[in-house]
Amino acid sequence: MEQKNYYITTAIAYASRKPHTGNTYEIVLTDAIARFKRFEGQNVFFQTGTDEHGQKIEEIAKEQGITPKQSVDNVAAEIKRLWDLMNCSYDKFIRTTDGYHEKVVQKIFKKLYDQGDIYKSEYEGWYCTPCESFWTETQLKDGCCPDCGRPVKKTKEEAYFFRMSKYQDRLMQYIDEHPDFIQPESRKREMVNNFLKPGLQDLCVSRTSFTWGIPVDFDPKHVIYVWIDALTNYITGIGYDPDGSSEQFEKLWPADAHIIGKDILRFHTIYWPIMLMALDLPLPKKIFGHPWLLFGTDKMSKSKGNVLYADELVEQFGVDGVRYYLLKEMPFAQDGSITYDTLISRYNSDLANTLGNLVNRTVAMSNKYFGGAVENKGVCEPVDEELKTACLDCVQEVKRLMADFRISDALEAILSLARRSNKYIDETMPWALAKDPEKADRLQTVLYHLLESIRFLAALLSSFLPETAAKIEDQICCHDTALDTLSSFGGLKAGKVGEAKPLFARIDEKKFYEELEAKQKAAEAQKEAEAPAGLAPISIDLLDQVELIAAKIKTCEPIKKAKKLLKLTLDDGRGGRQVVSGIANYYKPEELIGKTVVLVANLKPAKLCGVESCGMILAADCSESEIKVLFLDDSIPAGATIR
RNA sequence: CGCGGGGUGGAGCAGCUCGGUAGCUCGUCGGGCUCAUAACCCGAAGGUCGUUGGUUCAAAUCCGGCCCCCGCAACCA
Repeated sequence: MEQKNYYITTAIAYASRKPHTGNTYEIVLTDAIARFKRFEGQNVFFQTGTDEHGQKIEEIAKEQGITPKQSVDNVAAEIKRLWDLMNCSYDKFIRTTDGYHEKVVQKIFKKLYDQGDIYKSEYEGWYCTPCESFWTETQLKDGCCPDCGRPVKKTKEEAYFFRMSKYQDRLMQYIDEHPDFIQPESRKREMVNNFLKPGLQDLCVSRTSFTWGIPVDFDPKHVIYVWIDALTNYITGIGYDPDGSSEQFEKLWPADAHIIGKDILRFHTIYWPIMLMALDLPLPKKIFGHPWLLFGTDKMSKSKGNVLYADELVEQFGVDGVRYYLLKEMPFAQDGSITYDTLISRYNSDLANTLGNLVNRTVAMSNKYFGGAVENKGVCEPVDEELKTACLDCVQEVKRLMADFRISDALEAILSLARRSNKYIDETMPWALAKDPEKADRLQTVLYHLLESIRFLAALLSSFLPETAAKIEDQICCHDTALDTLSSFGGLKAGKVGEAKPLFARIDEKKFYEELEAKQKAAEAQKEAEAPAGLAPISIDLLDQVELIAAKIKTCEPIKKAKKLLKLTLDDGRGGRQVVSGIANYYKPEELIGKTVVLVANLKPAKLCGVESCGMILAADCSESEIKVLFLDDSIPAGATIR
């Protein structure tokens, strides 16, 4: 029988810094799917990698005083290290700075240009110098940069464009005819309604404003912008070439699934398919936009710390502890969050208590009663049937759920089997059987059934918690855990089980937090030692350049469209002025009227959300979520100089 | 009216497409057991399914209004 190919990818991570949590979740999620497909007997090719070009990386390298290539080498190594730490079974790690990738990208660009899908034009727009961004007429706000509110100037930049609109109808039709193309379903509507229906604009696919990228070989002052550079990794990585692709490419393309974050769904469901259409290649079968994992919630107190990193967590919970949390606790189509509390709770109750303890007590009993040698004596009772059915049903259930990438539900199904097995121990009471020598065969049968159900558990868990699955297999001395050995109950061959070793040590919550606090204090202390608090000393002349005066708040009102801003009019003792302040979350307008405050009087005016602000009132950052305005004694007259 | 997501027992979620006993995990309380990692098993308490109208024999589920929360965007002069 010919093996079915299954090509799956993550998005490539931007190599500007240590990967954030979303990427870690993504790779683990994809790894679980890839492993499961292999488990089902498919010939899986799993690709991940890094996106290493762009202006931002150029800037970061400059700051660090190294070349962009050195910078991305560092970050790519760090990313790879983290992926390996998470035990991810990727087959290929592509970097967009790889020579073959760069070469093929150039060929693709040329091909699209030659066939008229890419054309050279001018990007006529409004340029904001500080932001280094172009804006179209309609994007401007009150004639100013929508990003920073500063004035813009009309500029022309030569650029290459991709004719998106040409393929728009074909894409619409494709999406209609392939309901599984964009997943989850809700995201499909978002894409179609927000981007496709209003009509696509041609996409700017080159830049001249930076140089760290793949040059357009027939027009070297242009660099190929992220779209064609990054998205094509999915085909260059497996050997696509406009002049003749590799055998591997013919075998693997179209990809079965691109697993990506919900934030880049637009690029993958619109730009990427259109590029493929232009290249006359079939489209990927599924684009899966996973939700975000939010590290920390507002419930997490500052003392417990609010930012968590994956590799740090591995130190505390082990690779499978972290993998389990990521896979189990993430809702299907909704952002999930993580806290130490939930992490500890899941770890203790699911991994240590339910699963770990089941294996431990079963293996311990096998050793205790039969010196580890347990075989099926065939002395069955009606309760046994339920356990058998539970095992066989669980396999089908997990297969069914995994077909839809319902990872969390699949793990829940597996945990349910572990709970059912624990229940079986209570139902059969092996310790009672052990007291009656005549029931030795029954006892042995019971333990055999338990070991067999544990074999099922190990097999089913192997895609999600590979390390743990291997440990379990070692303990029950059975490495016969392929999917097809799970078609019937009783496949476990007689043997001698190993020593009972706890799989997961329970975590003492109180102790955990004490250690955590100590660790954080140490880290803070170190940070302070390295970089003393505060800014470098300045001379008094600098202070003279800041004009501080007392001012009375005359009126105060919220600014529509802005959540954090209040518009204040002040009596500054010299005719009054208007100031915008980002304190709407901390003060009600009426609380402020009549108060005397400190005003920075000679600050350059600026526009915030389109509202003019002349100066700034002083406030103290009391904590991350609390700001207090400095109020003065009301007997101080408006306009009084402060020094 | 910027875009999007969500409000289900103390916590986190499922159920909503295709209306008809509100389900799961954790937590709490009570009981059981002792093989095991103070674990495991059983039972119980606890929910006006955000609010308000409507459709219907029947609404968590369909339709309308409203309130609240969270992302993005904007933005902390």
